[in-house]
Amino acid sequence: MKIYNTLTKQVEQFTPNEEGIVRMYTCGPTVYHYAHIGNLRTYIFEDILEKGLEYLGYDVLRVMNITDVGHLDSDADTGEDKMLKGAVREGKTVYEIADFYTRAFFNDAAKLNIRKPAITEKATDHVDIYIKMVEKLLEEGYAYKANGNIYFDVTKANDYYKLSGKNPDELMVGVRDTVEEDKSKKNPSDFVLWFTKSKFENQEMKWESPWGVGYPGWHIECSGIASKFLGEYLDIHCGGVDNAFPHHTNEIAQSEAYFGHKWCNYWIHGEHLNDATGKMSKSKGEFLTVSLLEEKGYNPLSYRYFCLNSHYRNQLVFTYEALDGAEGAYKKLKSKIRQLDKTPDLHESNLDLYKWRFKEAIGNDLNTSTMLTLVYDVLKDDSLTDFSKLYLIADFDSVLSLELIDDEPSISDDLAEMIHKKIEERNEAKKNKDYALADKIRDDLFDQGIRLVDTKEGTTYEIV
RNA sequence: GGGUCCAUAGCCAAGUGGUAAGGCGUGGGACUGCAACUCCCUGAUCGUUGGUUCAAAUCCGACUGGGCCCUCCA
Repeated sequence: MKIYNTLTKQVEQFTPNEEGIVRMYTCGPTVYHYAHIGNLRTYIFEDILEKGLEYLGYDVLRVMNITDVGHLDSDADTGEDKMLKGAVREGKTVYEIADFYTRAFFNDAAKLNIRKPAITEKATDHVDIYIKMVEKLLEEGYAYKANGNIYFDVTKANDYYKLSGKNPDELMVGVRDTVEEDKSKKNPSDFVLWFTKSKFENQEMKWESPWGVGYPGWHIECSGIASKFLGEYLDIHCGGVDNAFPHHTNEIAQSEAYFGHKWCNYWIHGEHLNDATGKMSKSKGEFLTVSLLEEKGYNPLSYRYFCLNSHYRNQLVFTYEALDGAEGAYKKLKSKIRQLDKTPDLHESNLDLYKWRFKEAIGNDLNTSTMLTLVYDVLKDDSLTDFSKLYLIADFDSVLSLELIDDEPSISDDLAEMIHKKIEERNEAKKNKDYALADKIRDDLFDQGIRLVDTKEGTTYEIV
């Protein structure tokens, strides 16, 4: 498999540390509000990556964190603590907020057929490991105490800027003027490992530490949880592009300082979903959630299809027009598959060829667009029996997760009988050339989600 | 200011040196009482401009236009 590595800025051959096993860490959500569909795009990409690796025969050990420790609000960057802000907004404790939005996140993810990682861990459950790491970093001189907080000294890190490609002299530190700089830091880029001085009132989440009561810095959570559950060598670390700097840069610095060796070989970042004006955010424009799409009548999986038709490293602009297109295509595709004859009749010819091509698409830097094209190619291939087509599409769907093959929508006997009666009535009306009545019957049924299909052999129906 | 990514038909997009996959939409046709469904047909020389090469959408340079990052946003 070939995949783009942010660390080397090129597509490279993927080779895990241990043959056949992939240790993969993915940054999870900050649970202070609902996730918008842009956030979810990254999780769709990670889901495809995990399932794609499995399709290629790897055992994937995947860990994801839940960031339930407070962080600065960044959408508006008013310097408010996000968790606290959520709590104040809803009159709940920060723990209640975190719990509520964690459930909401997995709920939304499930609607998009994003499989929940085998191991998902809350940041607040692992303060012990953060403290252990910070202690060692202090002992070894990578970190220092200043103004009550523990900072990581970036000049001690080995090639601190290797992931981001940034030049320390050119960084516009504190480019957001609302962010307060702690003047006691040795270097402007030094980041916090442990806070004992909270800038926020009512900081609810606090823990004892050798340096006083406080809470962990953002970056140490991921390093801590990753090492606790995956050991000291990672194969893949994922996240949204915005995390490359500073979050992942800092993770590398602290983890490699802590372990004393290279930590993770492949850094893979998903691009953003933008709206017409640029990056989507929770405080700007329409707050697009999965629930909102559902309210507007969209199938969440149409959004998944929309994402898969694009590439994870391309920015994608969301418009309803584009989503309409995706939904139309998705429905049509499912409808075509539904018409396939399910009579068992498997022909081995070409099966392996298609599977091989599918693997090639996965191995081509996760080319989901080509994966979808293969579904269409299979449908059009006259040398395949319907049953073979269904077999291949089901096989591909283990990665795509678009529910391409679903059972016939079952309807009650009463409803079936009602429909048959209506069809009879319509036939009668047609015979009498009462087309107004015939069309009304047809339209009424359609409004109930039942589409009459007229064929030479008579009229049948479809649930739409 | 620095970094980074991107630029293929109305839209999404494949293409990784040998003369442009696929999907949606549009238009036309078949089917139909009219439709829906389905089926058939239908479009681009690849942002601009130099260069490398027998050959470039594909490699290199410049330019133009966008997005993102630069201290806690996926």
